[in-house]
Amino acid sequence: MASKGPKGKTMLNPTEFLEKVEFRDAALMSFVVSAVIVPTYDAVKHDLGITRSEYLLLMCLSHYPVLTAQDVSRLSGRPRNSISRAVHRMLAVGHLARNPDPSDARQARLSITETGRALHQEIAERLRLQQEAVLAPLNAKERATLVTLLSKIVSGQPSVGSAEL
Amino acid sequence: MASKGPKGKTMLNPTEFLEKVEFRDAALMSFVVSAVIVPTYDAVKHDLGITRSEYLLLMCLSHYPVLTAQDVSRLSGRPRNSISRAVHRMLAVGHLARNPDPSDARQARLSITETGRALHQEIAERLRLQQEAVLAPLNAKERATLVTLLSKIVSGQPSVGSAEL
DNA sequence: CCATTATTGTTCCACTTGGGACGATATATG
DNA sequence: CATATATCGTCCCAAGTGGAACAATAATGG
Repeated sequence: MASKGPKGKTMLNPTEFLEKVEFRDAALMSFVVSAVIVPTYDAVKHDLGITRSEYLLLMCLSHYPVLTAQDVSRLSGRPRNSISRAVHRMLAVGHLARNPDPSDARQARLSITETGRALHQEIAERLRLQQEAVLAPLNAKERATLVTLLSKIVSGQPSVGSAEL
Repeated sequence: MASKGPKGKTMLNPTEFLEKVEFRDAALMSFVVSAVIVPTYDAVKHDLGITRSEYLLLMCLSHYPVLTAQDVSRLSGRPRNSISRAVHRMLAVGHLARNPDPSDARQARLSITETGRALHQEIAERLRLQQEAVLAPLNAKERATLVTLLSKIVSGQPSVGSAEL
């Protein structure tokens, strides 16, 4: 229920608004995702000077030894020019290496450096910790059930999109 | 597992990438949210010429009879200047009405018009339909469990944020 | 009652974003 | 083999975004 503040003015609460939304289930999920990602990226940007696109690049390269910019674009769902910009910035600060592909002069082989990997691990740990804080209201069994359901949804999608991490 | 394409090149699949992410649970949820929201907003923008900020404004006003721009800002989590812009555009096309607040000359009382409400319902229905399509892999019981778990997470948050709808 | 502080809505502006076009290279097709 | 088509990375530019400052008004407090 909307509670009343001083002067009888209705106090607005974003969380109770969620319950009213026509697509409530997606809205609830969006709230949870935002609670994990938004404050963490704000802090990462402030503390480490790394943007979301740049981190996505580092994250992709941390899980695959060599990728092209196009690969990163497809994995992350970001347009190629955003990836291109991120590559240049991360090259400039030494977080990744770029080598021409001998078998195809159009593309370049990107790989992460040690400093880049360390940075990724720092950021991933922050995201993981914030995730644990947000999901704390669930016990282990509930958490497992949630993941099972989410995996079922994801693997049941006909056309493959990408997450907005 | 990553399958191989022609030339033995590894085919990258965004969904299997999700499983590798350090904050997998949030990543899975983000994927599901994106699958609902992104294609729908793209279609809404294309078909109806309404942006996300503008729709958020209409949605807030559809659930509360009268709000100030500041209220909408707090409910939606968007900055005030974005709301201000959206208000002007929606006023221009007649989707909302603005009246000065007699008890406080700083703020204006916003309310939605009939055409605005109709537009909201059209958009909300699209989002709801897309939500149903994405969540189709779950049966009724699983769906109910998911909502229960999500609600538990949301109501268990200490500080209130807002969703990125 | 006057001075200080807070709030609302707006404007300005620096920055980010992504679509589209481009040159270079690779592949497909006649 | 020659031509057409596709792909990769980059650049340009229009559009969108949010922080900060601002004028007007309200609340607070000496």
